[in-house]
Amino acid sequence: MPRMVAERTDVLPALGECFREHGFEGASLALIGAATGLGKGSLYHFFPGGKAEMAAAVLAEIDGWFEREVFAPLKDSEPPDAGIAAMFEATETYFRSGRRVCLVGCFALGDVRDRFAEAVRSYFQRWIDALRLALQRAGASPDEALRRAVDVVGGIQGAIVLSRALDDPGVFSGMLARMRRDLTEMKPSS
Amino acid sequence: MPRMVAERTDVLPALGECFREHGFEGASLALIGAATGLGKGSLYHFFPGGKAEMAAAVLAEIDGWFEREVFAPLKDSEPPDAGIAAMFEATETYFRSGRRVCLVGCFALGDVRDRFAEAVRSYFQRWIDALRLALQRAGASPDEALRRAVDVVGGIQGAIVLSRALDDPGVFSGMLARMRRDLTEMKPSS
DNA sequence: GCCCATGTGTACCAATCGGTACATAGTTTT
DNA sequence: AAAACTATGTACCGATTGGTACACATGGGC
Repeated sequence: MPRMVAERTDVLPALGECFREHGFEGASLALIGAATGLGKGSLYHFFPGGKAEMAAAVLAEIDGWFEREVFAPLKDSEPPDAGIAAMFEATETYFRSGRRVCLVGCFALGDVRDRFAEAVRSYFQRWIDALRLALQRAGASPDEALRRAVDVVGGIQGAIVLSRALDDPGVFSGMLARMRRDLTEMKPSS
Repeated sequence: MPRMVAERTDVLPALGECFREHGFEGASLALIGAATGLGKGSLYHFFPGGKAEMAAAVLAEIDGWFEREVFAPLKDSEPPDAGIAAMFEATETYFRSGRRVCLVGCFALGDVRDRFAEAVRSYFQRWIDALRLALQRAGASPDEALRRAVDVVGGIQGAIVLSRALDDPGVFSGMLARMRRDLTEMKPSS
């Protein structure tokens, strides 16, 4: 039996997938152990705070990924349309055309929302802000940029719900493509 | 101690609220008992199939409510805009400006989706179909009506997620108002 | 009065829950 | 090589889980 030495960051992806599939309450330590390949000993060694700390660590990792791959490009890319395009592509890939659930969105719907309220709020607020800034840089007025940013960030969450409900990834991709088109057609029309 | 005789349909609202707040796995029999005021004896008398049957009954009640209050008006109201207006008003009220979660949408995100797949699929499919027909009757082309119906039904789900995440009912109401305006402005523009 | 349907509360069940304690094994450090 | 630290497996804990069994209480029909 080879000894498999792990690090905290190594297990975060499997941990996240487990929470995504089963939710916070549904992800029992047995399921988490099976998903990560780690026993309770290791789990509580890495996360002394138990499930709550595991979930917080996963949220932080997701947050960092989006900050790096989505929010920052939205704020910095020149021209701004490049950042917007990158956002839609990253989103399509990350959520696997709606087959993969948004853990932050799931937490927002459940009663765990209160426990991770700040992380959940910050994630969506910063996404909206980043997109809003990109749209303003692309020529939209401040309040039009805000409205469109809210609609798109919300629309992505709805696309996940709907495509999973209908069991049709095409619904997700279709909705995203339409939102993307609406955003890029913004300049000529407005 | 007065004897309180209940009926199966009487407990469905409280049952639904309990599932909404805690999810399927999170709603323990203890919580369900507290929410309904019923002991296990009564609960298993009304729902011999246990939690699964309770959830199925709640889904059926929700389905019936939407069929009656939303889908049917969408299909029958004359002019069609009246049905669409009724849909937005019923939705705003039912979801309490995003403070109340959509149980069907929640189930779609979790691993319970497979267990109630047909109920979940049918609910959203019929909502989309009803709205699509109303839009066609209002003059939209078949494929434009379908696209808009998908975007609106999905958008409502996203509005719930986002407004709960940001803890701001105004986000829900704002998104719905914008979708409604887009739909009613459809005729003059298109 | 009695009987039987329908509800209801309670005791109980095995299984699982999240979490703790601790001995041990492997790896670094000294 | 000894010591110290990190990682891991296992045994165990009380509490809670969904579910069952059953006694009993209430009601209407006769």
